[in-house]
Amino acid sequence: MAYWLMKSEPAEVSIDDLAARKVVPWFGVRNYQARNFMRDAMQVGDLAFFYHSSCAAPGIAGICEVCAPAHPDDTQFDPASPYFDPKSTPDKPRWLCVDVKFVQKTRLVSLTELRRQPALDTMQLLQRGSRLSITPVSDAEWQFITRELM
DNA sequence: GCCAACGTTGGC
DNA sequence: GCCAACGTTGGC
Repeated sequence: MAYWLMKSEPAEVSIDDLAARKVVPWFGVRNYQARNFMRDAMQVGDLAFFYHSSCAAPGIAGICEVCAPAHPDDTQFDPASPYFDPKSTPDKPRWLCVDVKFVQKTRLVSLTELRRQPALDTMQLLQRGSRLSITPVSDAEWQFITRELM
């Protein structure tokens, strides 16, 4: 079992949206590293911090669980979607997504608060220039955040 | 809106 | 395969 951090713009899918919908496909990832995490490393049952990005109050807003393995991301085939990829075809899909289900909403653990913790110095999210939308979280980082900051 | 950092594209 | 130009991310 592994831990992850997954960024979502709350204007698109917030933790409240996930709570209401219960399960959502993690559509819209258009970065190969993040895609490969979903395809090669994520397992059903893995837990992830649900992170609000590109918003007024960036930070961890809840916890979700991977509930379906990687499958083609439908939005790549939809010309009306901002995630449309004309170079991808249904028989050879380029972009994949896992499904995640709601586990719980937490208090908002802000990015500045995360940065303040020496215990989280090596967390991938907090590294200089880091902008991957899916990053691994170590056991120690997960335990620290859930026990000390939530 | 700015801009640093990083990723992708495409000509050569 | 190199690398300049361009695009994107995402915090501020």
